[in-house]
Amino acid sequence: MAFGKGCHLHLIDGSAYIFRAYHALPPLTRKSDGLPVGAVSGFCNMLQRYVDENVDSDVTHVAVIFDKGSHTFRNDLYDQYKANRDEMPEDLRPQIPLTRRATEAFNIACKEMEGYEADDIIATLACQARAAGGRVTILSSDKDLMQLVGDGVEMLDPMKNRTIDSEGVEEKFGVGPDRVVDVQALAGDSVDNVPGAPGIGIKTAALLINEFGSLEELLDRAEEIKQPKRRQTLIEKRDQIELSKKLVQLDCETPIDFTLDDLEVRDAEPDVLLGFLAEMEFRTITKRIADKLDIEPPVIEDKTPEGANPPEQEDGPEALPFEPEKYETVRDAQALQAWIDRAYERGYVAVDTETTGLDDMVVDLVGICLSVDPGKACYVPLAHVSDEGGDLFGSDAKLDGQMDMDRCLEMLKPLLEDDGVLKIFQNAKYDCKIFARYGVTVAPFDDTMLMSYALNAGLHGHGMDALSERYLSHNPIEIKTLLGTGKSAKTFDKVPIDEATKYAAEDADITLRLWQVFKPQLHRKQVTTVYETLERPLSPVLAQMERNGIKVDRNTLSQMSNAFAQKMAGLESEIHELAGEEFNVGSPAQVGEILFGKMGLEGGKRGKTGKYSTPADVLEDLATEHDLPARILDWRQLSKLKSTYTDALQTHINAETGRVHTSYVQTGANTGRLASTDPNLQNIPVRTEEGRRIREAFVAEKGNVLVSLDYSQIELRILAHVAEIDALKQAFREGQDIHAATASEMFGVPLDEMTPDVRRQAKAINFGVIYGISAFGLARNLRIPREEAKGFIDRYFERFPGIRTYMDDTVDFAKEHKFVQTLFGRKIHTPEINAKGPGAGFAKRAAINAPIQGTAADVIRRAMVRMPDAIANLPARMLLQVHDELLFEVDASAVEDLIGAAREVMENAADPAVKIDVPLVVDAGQGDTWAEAH
DNA sequence: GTCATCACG
DNA sequence: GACGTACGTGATGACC
Repeated sequence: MAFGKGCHLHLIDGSAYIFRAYHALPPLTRKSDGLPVGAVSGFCNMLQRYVDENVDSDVTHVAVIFDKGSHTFRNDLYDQYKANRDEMPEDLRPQIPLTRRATEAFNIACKEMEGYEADDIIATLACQARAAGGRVTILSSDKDLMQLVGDGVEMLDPMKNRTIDSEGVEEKFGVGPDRVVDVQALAGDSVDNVPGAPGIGIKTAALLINEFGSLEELLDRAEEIKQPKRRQTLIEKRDQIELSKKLVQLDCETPIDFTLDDLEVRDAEPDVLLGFLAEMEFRTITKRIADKLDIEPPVIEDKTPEGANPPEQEDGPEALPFEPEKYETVRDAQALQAWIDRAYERGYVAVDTETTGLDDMVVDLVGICLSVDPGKACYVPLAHVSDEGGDLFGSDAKLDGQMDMDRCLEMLKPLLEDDGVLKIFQNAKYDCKIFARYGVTVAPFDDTMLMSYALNAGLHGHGMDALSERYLSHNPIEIKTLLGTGKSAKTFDKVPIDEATKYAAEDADITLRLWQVFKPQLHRKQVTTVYETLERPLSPVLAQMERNGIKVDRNTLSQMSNAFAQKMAGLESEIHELAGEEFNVGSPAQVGEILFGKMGLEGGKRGKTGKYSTPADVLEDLATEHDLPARILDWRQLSKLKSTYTDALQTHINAETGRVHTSYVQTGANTGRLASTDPNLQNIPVRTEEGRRIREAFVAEKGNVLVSLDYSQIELRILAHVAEIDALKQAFREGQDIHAATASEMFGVPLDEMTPDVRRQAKAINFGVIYGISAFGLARNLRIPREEAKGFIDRYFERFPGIRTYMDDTVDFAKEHKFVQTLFGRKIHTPEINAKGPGAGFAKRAAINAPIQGTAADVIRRAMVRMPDAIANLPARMLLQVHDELLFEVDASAVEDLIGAAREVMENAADPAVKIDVPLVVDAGQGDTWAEAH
């Protein structure tokens, strides 16, 4: 068929595929001779997936396009073009020709041309296809190709499975596809080393192009630009900008020696394809394709040479396809026994529970999934009911074909509690809490979510969907396709059993496969200790704390709510009176309009949405002169306390326990801190007198006392240690007031003459240092001129020279390794550390802060892991953690014993792994309420 | 769903 | 040399 109207051409960016395959996979080698084939393996999987997904599509023509040669016409124009690219990795180079052969084996047209980039060939083909009246889809996410979009040409980001049309381009560049090159010419590109106009990024470039219509127009009329700096740049750098445009402009007239007709879609020749895959020794994918074609797979001999170390994996686990129809529904004891036997045989089993909701303190168990071998998994439905509403008798009746729940748990309990069988979960805390409520104490276990966190904190999220996509190249079935969304959403027990099996069993399958990916990496990346001492053992401790919950007095809260409501009503009328009109005080936009628009007060700044910004510090400044902003601040405080605390907390009181059970997210903060949700009990007010009263609603059970123990200045102590600041260390050893000591050292004021104000300034600087200080930040915090703040910082660095060294060293380390580490070996990745522009400052400060905040987080984690044993003999329970504080509930008779035991654990938590050169000091408090204990 | 705001360490 | 900045979180109401 000749290419023309009605045809649809797919152009695949082959080089991008290769790099993605290379980086996504561990370094696999061919078993018989050690040839590196990881990227080839991933590449074949991607092609296979592409073929599978497009079998029934309207695509008539397809080609994979590659780069060839390193010297192109762009290098003749500009010798620095792409000059900053890293050398190709040694183990990738030999795989390049193999990817060409792989493409041919799949019988897909494979095109490249010496001296031309793949992008130019793609541009040429796209132009030709468009001219012939056909449709074109470019499978790539490369922004350099976006100039081709429009008029029948679109892009498809294969990673995100997202189509990029003209609108998508405009979103990215702020201009339509026809002006993309103009924007690129101005903004330049640090990846390709295109110079562009210095100091102008995509945002500014789009602004200019939109104003002047085109790059040429802009350069001709550069004199009209208002900003002097910009004008000068555009006039002086005209040559460089014009050169940049030539570099980014794709060549639509590449002299190709083939025609569109040569790219017609062809079926693969089974012999050729399987022959190639067998030669590469890709067992899994060979078998899969053979199965699909219903022919006998070629035999791949195990040719491991004598004495050679067998590679960890000969083929990525992602090579095995996901086939939901193959998952088994277990409906009786005999079938379940077979799975249990298999788990004992293997010594491990991936487990997942399905429940009626998300709150593990409330929901009911609906089913259980198991997987022992990748690709194989089962679902044991236990409590599915009919989804038919209105049926007087049938609606709540358990569906047929399900095991009795007690019988099932009775069979599984020995397995789940067996020391010799490792249970593998994604987020074990959730499933273990469910099992605990049904009388099963799961142990031992591994948790893929925690493994991912130990390996990759800072790089990406650790939810199953994200991990599956990233490490298994598989998008799991979304739960909402089963449950629906919003008001019409149903619970999992209403999902038909056969549908539930496909979804639920897949989760166990994914969990097992992720475990196989992560397990060997823990050692390789040297985070086994972090995982085994700071992550895995903490999970059951948190589970117990969550189950304990804390007693919250509903009456106290509801009375406070009423009082707040009254005060707010009064303030509201007062505010409307002062403003001279009624408006929504809760709307920052309307508040801004009133204050800065109507009343014309000074200092109104507009945010990125164009509305006036009205944060508290701005209103506080205005409040010195005017009543209205002061009243608004009062109203806001009450509104916050009422909606977030006194109202919301009541809804979180568990009907069965009468207590509030937060949920800790162990992987929530990149630094190693915990996060608390539903409700967040780590941000209960304490700084203002009115807010602190909320803590009076947190009470001890009758006959008990709440005890709070918190680390004193732990982050500053850690800073003193890691940065080796002798003066600070000494002050801590002598038990001095550290902020006063800092002030004394900096300003030369003797301690006995210290004023509160000088101490306050020193305190702000101490905190600033932990946060990666900047003159701007300190100036804003202390409300002093930036010059003065800079003076403070300079003096601080002068007096404590170790700080500067620590900061510089930390940033250098981050730049080199793309991560920083805590004293206990936790890694926090800093992928943005080499970014340019404003992002650079953020990344730097985060890198400086992370080891300090993270080490403190590690210390309290170690204490928490040891705490259950240390207080096992006391009538006490650990309830909450608030970053540097642990809250306990203890029988009134054992308060002092508890304080002694818990303080001992906390103060020595770093031992014996790390010797911290400064004492860790723990303060204790007690009382009937959290307000008194803290 | 995103933004602005504000609660905590 | 300009630009925008204190670090880490979660919940809420307004608004689209």
